[in-house]
Amino acid sequence: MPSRQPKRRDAVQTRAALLAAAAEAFARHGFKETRVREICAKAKANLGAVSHYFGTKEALYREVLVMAHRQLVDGERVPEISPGDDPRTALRNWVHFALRLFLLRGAAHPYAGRLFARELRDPTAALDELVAEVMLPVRRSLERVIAALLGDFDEPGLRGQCANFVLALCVMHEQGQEVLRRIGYPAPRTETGLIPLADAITEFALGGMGRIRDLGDRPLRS
Amino acid sequence: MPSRQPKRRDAVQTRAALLAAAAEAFARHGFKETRVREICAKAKANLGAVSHYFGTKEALYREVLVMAHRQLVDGERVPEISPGDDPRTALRNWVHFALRLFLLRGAAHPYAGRLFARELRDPTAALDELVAEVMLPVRRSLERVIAALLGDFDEPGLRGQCANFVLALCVMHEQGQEVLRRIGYPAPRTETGLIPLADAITEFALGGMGRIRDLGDRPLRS
DNA sequence: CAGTAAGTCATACAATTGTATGATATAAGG
DNA sequence: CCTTATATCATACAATTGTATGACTTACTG
Repeated sequence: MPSRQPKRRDAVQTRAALLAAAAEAFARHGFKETRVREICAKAKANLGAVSHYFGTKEALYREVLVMAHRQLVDGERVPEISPGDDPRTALRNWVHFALRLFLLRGAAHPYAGRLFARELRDPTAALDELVAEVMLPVRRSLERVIAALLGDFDEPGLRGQCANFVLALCVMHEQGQEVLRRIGYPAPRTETGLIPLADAITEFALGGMGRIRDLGDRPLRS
Repeated sequence: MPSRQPKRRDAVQTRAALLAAAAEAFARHGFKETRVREICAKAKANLGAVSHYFGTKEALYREVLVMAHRQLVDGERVPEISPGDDPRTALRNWVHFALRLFLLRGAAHPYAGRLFARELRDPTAALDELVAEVMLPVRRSLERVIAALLGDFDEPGLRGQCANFVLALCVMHEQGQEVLRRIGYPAPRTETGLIPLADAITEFALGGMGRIRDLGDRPLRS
């Protein structure tokens, strides 16, 4: 027999429901604009539940980010490039990974990408930790791909700038969704709809880095 | 003699002070996070002033956007390409214009770019009008440059997608400022600091569009 | 100089929202 | 069965914030 019968509704269950409801709400509206009352209602919990289980709204938010991070790291493998791989394919994989993270609700991490994107555009106190724990590692994997693409012209400053550019191309389709939709470029919401966009971004970025490489030692910053 | 002596402090002066203070505050914190009390304090006006002069906070916000729009259109010329111009130079001009708008405080329009960028990342009810009045015209001028660059391969869908990409490269340096600063890429804040970034973006974009053009009829979307 | 229109001010008010608390119900242990 | 721990609940409270108002002051007008 189980060592302990659950009560009418167990604490762990309520906690989990609160975390899930909070993740969705925070991803949708951001930290400030999310109401504790909304979270509790969605979780079918009492208003005092957040106080009881997490202390404050901010502590709950931090737990949500931790949960999202965990779901992401053991739910999906950040694409890595191995010696001998075609760097162009590796770039395509990375772009596809980033777009899927930002635009789709992965089964293992339904709101991780949206949460991180929101933190990126509207930072809270949790940003610093998030940068170190999540964003930098993912970025490093992109930088390794770029280093391979730049070849002999690889150099930390240039590599980082190219990484910024590639990231910009990916993240804009999350950040600018509302505007893009209004001018006729709705963000894809399905796995197959993602592919042409990922391909286009990849080719654009390949061309961009190719040109920067071709410009070679002719210094970019005059 | 003037038809009317100003009172202790004239109404138009108070109105203007409110508008200026509101523009700065809205650009810094966004609509929701800006407090009417903060605006009035900065403008050295009474708390009731917003009610009195504009009715509601939202009406004040709309007036701020209108003012920013006006300041922008008759304070700065959106770069246009003329037949015979080098499209690469035209692209560089456009990128430089966009970066200056987003990152610098123009004398004629101190907060226009920041306000529009904020509306872009965090839309309010005013977004639709703003898209039609400001964003679309500026975007059209970029599209004309891109059309020239794509040459025979120009086609509305492709042109629009390339415009999105170029815009992404420019706008990310406003949207992602906090994160970029933390990872060692602080946004330039001076006219001269802007130039290398504008050049890099331009070359990257030229390479990207060049490759897309070279891929030619080989369809991008498989 | 009296009267009037208007700008400014202190203040109030209702709504929203995060947080806290005391009571009640439920289940486990002896 | 009785005690104890705890999950849940209704409710309260203080702080914040947008909006509104009535009184006071100032300056123009006849």
